[in-house]
Amino acid sequence: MDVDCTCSALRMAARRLSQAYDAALAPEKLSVSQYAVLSNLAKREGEEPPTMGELAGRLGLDRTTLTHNLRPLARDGLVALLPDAADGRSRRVALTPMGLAKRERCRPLWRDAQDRFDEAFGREPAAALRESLARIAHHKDAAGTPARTGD
Amino acid sequence: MDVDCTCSALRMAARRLSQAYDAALAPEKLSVSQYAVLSNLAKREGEEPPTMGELAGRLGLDRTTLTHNLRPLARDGLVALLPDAADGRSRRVALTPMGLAKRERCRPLWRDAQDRFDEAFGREPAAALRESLARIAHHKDAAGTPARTGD
DNA sequence: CCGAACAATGTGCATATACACCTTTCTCGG
DNA sequence: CCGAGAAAGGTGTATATGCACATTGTTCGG
Repeated sequence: MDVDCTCSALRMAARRLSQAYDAALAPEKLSVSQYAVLSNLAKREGEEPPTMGELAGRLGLDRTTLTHNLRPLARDGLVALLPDAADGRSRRVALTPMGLAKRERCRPLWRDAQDRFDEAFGREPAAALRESLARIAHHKDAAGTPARTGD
Repeated sequence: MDVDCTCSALRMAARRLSQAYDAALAPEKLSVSQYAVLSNLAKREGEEPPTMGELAGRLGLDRTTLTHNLRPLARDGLVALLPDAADGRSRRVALTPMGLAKRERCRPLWRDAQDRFDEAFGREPAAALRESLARIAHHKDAAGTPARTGD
C-alpha cells in the first residue's frame, strides 16, 4: 500500500480519519463534514451570519458543494437560509437553536475522536501536521491553476 | 479559516490538492482518483490481477466504493473485470491495453502536478508529509473502531 | 432611467464515498 | 453429500464533491 502520489496519500488518509470521526459522531447521526459546518457557524454566534460564498470560503469548499451539503442540514432544521436584506442575491446561513444544540451534543464526541488521534499520532506531530495541512489548504495556486492565461 | 479539527483540515487539504491534480489530468479527462486505480494496477503488470477485495485494500478504499469507482473505468474500457477460475465469487480487476496506454499518457501530467507540489511545499517537508499520511492510512484502529466489544 | 457587465446563487450531471442489506459461492463437519 | 456458516461481491440509498451552465439581482456608465 505504498503510495508515491501525495494527493492519493492525502485522500487515503482523509478517508481513514473521516471514518474514525464519523464513527465517533455516529450516536448523533452527524458526519464530520456536517459537524464542520455547524461548528464553523457556532464559533461565530452573535456575528452576522455569513453568506453562502463567505461560508464556502471559510470551509475551503466549492461554493456549489456547500449548497448541496446544506440541503440535509436545512431539511433537518439545523441551519436556516435567510434572505439578505441589503442584497437580494445573497443568502445568509444561520444556525438554528436546534443546530446549536446539536453542535453542543456533538462537541464531546468530536473531542473524543480528536483526543484519540492526538494520542495515537502524538500531540506534537499532530500539531505539525495541522500546520502542513493548513499550508496546503491556504495555498492560493495549489500546483495548477493556469486558468485563462492564453487559453 | 483556522480549523482545529484535524480531520476537517485533512479533508480540506485533500480537496484543494485534488483540484490541482485533477486540473493537471484534465487533458486526459481522468480524475486523480481514477489515476490512482490505473497506476496501482500498472505497477503490478505481469502479476496476477488482484481481486476486488485485494485492490480495495491496496487503495485504502471501502470495498463497495471500489465497485462504484470501477464502473466508469470499465465502461470506458480501461479495466476489465475477469472471473476467477478457482473461485466463482471472486472477480479479478485487470488493466486493459487501453488502460495501460491511458496511464502512460497520464503519468507525465501527474508528474507535473507532483513536481509543482514538491516545489511549492518543499521536497523534504513533502516527503515527511507523505510519511505522516501513510501512518494515518495504515493505522489499524484509527482513533475509533470500538466495534463489537461489548456492544 | 436603461441596458450591459458583473456578482451571488442555484441546478443538473457525474464521480467519490461508505453503510446496510442481499445474493452467490465456497468450506467443512457430520 | 448436505446444510450451516463464512467469504466475496453487488445493490440501493444517502451524503460529498465540483464543473458547466442557468438564473436572478445589483451596479454603473451614458
